[in-house]
Amino acid sequence: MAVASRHVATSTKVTMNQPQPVNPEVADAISQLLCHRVRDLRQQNGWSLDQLGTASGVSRSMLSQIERNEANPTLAVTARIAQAFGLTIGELVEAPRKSTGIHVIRGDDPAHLYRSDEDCEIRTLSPLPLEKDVEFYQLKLKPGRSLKSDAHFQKTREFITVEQGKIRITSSGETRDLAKGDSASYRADVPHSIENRGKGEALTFLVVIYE
Amino acid sequence: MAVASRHVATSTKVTMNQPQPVNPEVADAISQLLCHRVRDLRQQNGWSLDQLGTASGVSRSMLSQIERNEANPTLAVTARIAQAFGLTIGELVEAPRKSTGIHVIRGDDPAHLYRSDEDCEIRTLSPLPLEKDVEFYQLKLKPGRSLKSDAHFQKTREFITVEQGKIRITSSGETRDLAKGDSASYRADVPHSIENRGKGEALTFLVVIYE
DNA sequence: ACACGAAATCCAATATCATGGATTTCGCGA
DNA sequence: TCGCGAAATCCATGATATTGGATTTCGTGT
Repeated sequence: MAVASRHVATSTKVTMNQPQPVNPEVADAISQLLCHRVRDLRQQNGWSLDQLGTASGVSRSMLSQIERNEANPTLAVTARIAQAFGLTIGELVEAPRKSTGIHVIRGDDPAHLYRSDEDCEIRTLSPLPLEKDVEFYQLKLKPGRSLKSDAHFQKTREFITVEQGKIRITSSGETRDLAKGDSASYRADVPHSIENRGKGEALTFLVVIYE
Repeated sequence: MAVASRHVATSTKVTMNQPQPVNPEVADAISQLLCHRVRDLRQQNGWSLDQLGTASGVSRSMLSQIERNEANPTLAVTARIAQAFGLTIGELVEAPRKSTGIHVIRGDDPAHLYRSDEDCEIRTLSPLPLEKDVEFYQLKLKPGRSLKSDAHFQKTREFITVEQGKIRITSSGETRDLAKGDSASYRADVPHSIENRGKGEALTFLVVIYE
């Protein structure tokens, strides 16, 4: 289960025959972000360069150079700095996503009715456009119908909970039956499906997690 | 809204007065992982060192050294390699989390009844222990009651959907009312609350996302 | 077995990272 | 304003990253 844009985008990334030239500005942007990030984190914690240096095993001079964007650290140095802040390298070097206020989606908003056909009705419960790392859906399956999905990007997971009816989850050739109140988590980076095994409509809430 | 273990753990990371010495084995582990990762990805894509080198702007020699764990690349070089594979640095250098099979949580499993008191009932819908980046809950609020939460780790977000009743969301001093079928997303790295504004019990499903 | 082209590794040179000690700057109290 | 200690930056040096061309290895076809 995923929205088309995510699926298409990831297929493009993985299956191309030829590698595509990288955008040289990205590495520059990362350096620019890192210098501010290290300085901000250090100041938020109230640490001097000396303290951070002692903890991370990176010289004060190097830390100073990084904060002034005067040096490009190796991965090992970056890892030690990240660790001293209790972060992973990804958490240290990647741009934080901004979130502003409360974003409301009304139950009758037609823009969030992603799909409505003889099999099922899917409503998106998280904000559009769906280009984030976590997606939230309401899925209603008609009796005897199912929703089948191909494998998605590596490490994609799903959480599902059943609010009404009975369903069967299949993932990695494994199958489980769920009733009202039951939940499940499973891999979605392999073919998987959700099937209505009850007599009436099944109502579920589905969380798709891309890593 | 968060489970105590996550809250405590993140507070420890951010608010300590003194930085703690890093574990030197982490940087070694990253190098060890990176060399296999670059080789695997390159071979999966069917690219030669020359092709990857042309795309990434990193020399064949350097790529070869990285794959043999004979060099420790700078962040800029790492960024260019990651980008050529269509990944972020984090995605390239961090160990993928393994997910095995379908993990089922039954609706009547007492281990997942996180809280049940005069205010509300909370059930965890994602697997225990709750040390992952995304958590899923069912939250039932009694009439006139609310659930108040302190700010959590930076960049924490929440998605919520209302299956029954009326609620009011407050985050960043902002307030929104939701009815059945409505959803919302908002920051949880600031004080926030969920309040039942209807006459009967409110039933919601809540996704907590830690970045 | 040999020939050939592609792919990977070696090699030497240059550039840059990373360091520890020296020097300068900063912030605060008297 | 001055003095002082802490914090940040400068400096020279050694180590390592990074490169492009040369050489070796590999895989395949005849």
